[in-house]
Amino acid sequence: MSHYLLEQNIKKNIHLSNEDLTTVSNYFKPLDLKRKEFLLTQGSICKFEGFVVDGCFRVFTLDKKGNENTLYFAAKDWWLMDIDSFMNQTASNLNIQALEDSKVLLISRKDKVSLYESLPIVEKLFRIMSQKALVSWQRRLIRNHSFTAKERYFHFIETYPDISSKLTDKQIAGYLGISHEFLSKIKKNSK
Amino acid sequence: MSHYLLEQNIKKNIHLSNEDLTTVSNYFKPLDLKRKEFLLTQGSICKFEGFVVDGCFRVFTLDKKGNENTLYFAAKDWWLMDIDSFMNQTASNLNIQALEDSKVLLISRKDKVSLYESLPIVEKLFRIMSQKALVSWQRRLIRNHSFTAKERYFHFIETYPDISSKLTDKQIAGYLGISHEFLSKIKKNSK
DNA sequence: TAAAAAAGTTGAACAAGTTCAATTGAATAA
DNA sequence: TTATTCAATTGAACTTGTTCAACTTTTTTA
Repeated sequence: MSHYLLEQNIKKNIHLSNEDLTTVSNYFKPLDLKRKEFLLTQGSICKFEGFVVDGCFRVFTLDKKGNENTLYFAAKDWWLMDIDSFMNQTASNLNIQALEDSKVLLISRKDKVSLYESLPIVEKLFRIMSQKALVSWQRRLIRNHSFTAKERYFHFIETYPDISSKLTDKQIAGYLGISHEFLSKIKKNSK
Repeated sequence: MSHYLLEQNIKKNIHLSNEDLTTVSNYFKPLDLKRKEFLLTQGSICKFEGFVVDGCFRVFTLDKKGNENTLYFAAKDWWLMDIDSFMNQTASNLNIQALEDSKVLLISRKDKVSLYESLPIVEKLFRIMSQKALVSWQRRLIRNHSFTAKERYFHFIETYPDISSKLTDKQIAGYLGISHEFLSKIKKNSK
């Protein structure tokens, strides 16, 4: 059952009784996406928070120059949303696209609000999750400033071998913030 | 009284009764720092979370090449800590230095844990604060990838005129992730 | 207030990364 | 299965940003 993975993920962050765990888990509804389908597109408002049960997603924005700037990838056991649009209920700048046939569990914004109210320990859960995410974003910024593109590339493929093996070089380049031509040159002169 | 600003800041995030607000606020202890003094240095463990009541701080890391990489600045009404070291109780990679004579309110890690336990709504407070911070970090990454150094510079000084006017160009360059010589050239050819 | 230290400027040479265009290779859809 | 589309590679010319060194200006400290 797809909720099992979600429950295990939650347990990594916080201790919950089985009853509470089931309550939380039941708020999440499964959704299947085909390869290349979008869970969210730029301009719309993000009304869900998601957890990836299977497959892989790319969260990216298209800037003025037409570059696809990838904020992050989310594979199995990762969370997924546009937190900016979700919190502020403003038009999203992000696209969330399935890179392969995928399955997610979604909780709607409304349901999340009721969940916070009915089960206050969920506040703690998302407080901890958000703080962990914050740590990753800060680390990534430091890497972006202090590593060269080549160092960032190898850090990425070594840290996330499972995810990076599913990605094209173009997608990886979009995550690293470099052109795919330059990534190709990095790979060439590293052999 | 210096706790007033903290209480106002908390109220921006969440509604609390005056009683609860006072309870939270009382956990925070004032500390004065002279210009150039450090609140945290690389290698030590961050045991506090801080709120700036007056003055200004720079949160930076010294990388292998000897570059001072600035994660963020925190002026009056901003929060301050190494969340990575604080959460994981591992050696910090960050230095937190006062840029001018400053006053902070600090809550110790121990006190924060008891506060979470005695007043569960504090979970919600920090959940919201963390999520807002997350939004800022994501936006900053997108800017770093899609803006040139020149665009990032003007975005910074226009968005944070109060903070940037207190900073040297060297410090701003460290925040933007560029050399201070290049920042000088950007300013020259923008006149 | 003088001396010292730090910040800012400038130029020249260099390195990192982009852009464009052409070509090849791989995956996908009809 | 073939045509088509998309990904990857390469080179050349270019732009962005770095490094180093010398110098000026401002700020700090004794």
